Amino acid sequence: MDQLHTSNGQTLSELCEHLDMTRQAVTKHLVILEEANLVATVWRGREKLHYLNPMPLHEIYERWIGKYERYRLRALSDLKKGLEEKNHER
Amino acid sequence: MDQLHTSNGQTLSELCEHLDMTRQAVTKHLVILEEANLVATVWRGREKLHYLNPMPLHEIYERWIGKYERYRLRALSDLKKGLEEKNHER
DNA sequence: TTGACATGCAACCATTGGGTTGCCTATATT
DNA sequence: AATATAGGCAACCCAATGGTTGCATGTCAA
Repeated sequence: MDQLHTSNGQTLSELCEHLDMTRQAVTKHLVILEEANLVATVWRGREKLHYLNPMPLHEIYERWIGKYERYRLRALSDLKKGLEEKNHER
Repeated sequence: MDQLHTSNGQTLSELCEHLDMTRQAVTKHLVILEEANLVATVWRGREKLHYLNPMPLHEIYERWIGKYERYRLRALSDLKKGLEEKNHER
């Protein structure tokens, strides 16, 4: 993903040049990313172009970050409230 | 994490009650989460209380979401620009 | 002080993950 | 038509993951 992020629409062998694994290993990654809908592909002749699919990251965000991020903010405001109460006690 | 999210500060055995694995399995998860600084623990007598540490999720966000989220927004604005240009050609 | 409870530690096991090699097919190039 | 290039498919390998069981230790309660 990082590799595609620096230059989108790369071909399989192009990607391989910058990655320290076999072509097949890279293929495996790409297959998974395709299945996860994070990468879309287009055939151009014998070449397969790979594009980052920018949309579905939002779901990941919602599942893993948003929920806890909201919690984080709540924790902060709780802390603030706590400090304020302590303050008022004096 | 989800379990702690519903009720923070639970003890190991409390967590086990809601999770379908051995106590040791749960322990392993917790050890990893502690090492990753996602969970903080406090000993109270023979009990070990577990608290979600809300802070470091931001790093995960930056690494995995923020970067691509910005990309996502750029992709959208590129699309918009492309449409506008097509429009002007007419 | 003895027994029950909460947790830790270590060895073990099966499955998965991430990689490799070898061979095959389809498209370009000459 | 022959060869080189881009990619796919399948079998295999090893280490890491995610669980288990068994036993040891520390703390509370009677």
